Amino acid sequence: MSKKLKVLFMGTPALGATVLRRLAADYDVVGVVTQPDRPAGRKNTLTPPPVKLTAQELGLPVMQVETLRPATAQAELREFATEAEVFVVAAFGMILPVAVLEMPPKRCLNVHASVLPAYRGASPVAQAILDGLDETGVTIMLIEKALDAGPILSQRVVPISPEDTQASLMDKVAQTGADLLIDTLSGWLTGEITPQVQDHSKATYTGIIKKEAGRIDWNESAALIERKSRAYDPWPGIYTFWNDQLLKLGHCDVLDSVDEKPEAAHPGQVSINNAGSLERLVIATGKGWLAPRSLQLPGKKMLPAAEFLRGYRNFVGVQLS
RNA sequence: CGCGGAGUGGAGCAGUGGCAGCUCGUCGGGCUCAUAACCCGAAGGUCGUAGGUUCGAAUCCUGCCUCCGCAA
Repeated sequence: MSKKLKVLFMGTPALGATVLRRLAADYDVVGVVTQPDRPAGRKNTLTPPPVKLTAQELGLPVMQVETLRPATAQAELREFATEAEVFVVAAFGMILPVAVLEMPPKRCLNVHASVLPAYRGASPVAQAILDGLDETGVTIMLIEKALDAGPILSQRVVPISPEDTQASLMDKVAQTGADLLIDTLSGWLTGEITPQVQDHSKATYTGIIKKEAGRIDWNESAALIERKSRAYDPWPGIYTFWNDQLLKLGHCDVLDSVDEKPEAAHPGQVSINNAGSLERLVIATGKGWLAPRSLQLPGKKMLPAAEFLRGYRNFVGVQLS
């Protein structure tokens, strides 16, 4: 390969960083656009997004923007991306104005973490886990004005294991997406790949996850709460309240057969299950029993259920809300 | 200076000025067809760290280290 294609990359979180790393190995990344450093962490220290860190590690020029809407920002981008023939976008976190979409001769490609047209939007990976799917995937497509609605260049399926969390699945999707991007890019540039228009009638959408989504409703089924525990890991996590105190739950198991009669407990009531000779902390739900593997109170560490019980022996029998 | 919690035997917690405790685990013994159950006994802690106050500090004050919740 005598002449490498010049690419501009746009992205922000870990998924973007993975794709960028892979992209930079095979192509000439002339620049990286990402969001500004944000106050984060315990002391609100200014923290660079993962993509920026990766770009710096690779020695690539970085441009950080809050928004691309103003003409000044677009002018700056045009300057920054002057040599780029194609833009690759992966989890950038903002919608690109049409003026930006028209900049690169070979258009803007997007790496999206679902098999489009299903799960357009901000949280496809979490939603796939929430819905209990056994597989999801990744799509490379052209960006058009409408959200995640551009013509598809290629897709690849990613299996979901029963233990997958948002974090672990995101990682798999990122790896697959990065590989697929590389496999797709050359075909797109040579014209071997013809974009396929999406069947918009089958589109479904996912929204931005809010903190409140992690609040446990004990009237829901244990199966759904368990899926939430994985879909919302690492953020926002699932939580409930014990005496007005925030109580986080770690990964959970669903117990179908429990000694104790379900009618003996209200949803949200804590109990101990001795079935199977192993003592197990269980919580009643609207349907079935939820057995958290670990729990955490504010200021404390996440503790395995057994250790949690040692310290808080009055926990059994309480009503969570 | 964004707000706040916590560091106590191997684990988790209680103890807020006067003998360092609880549950679990560990070790030894007993009971038992048997056991992660039960009974008896034992070991194991300079109370994160450096100073200060006090007749006396795990406990009050100050600095530092580490861990964590909220917010973002």
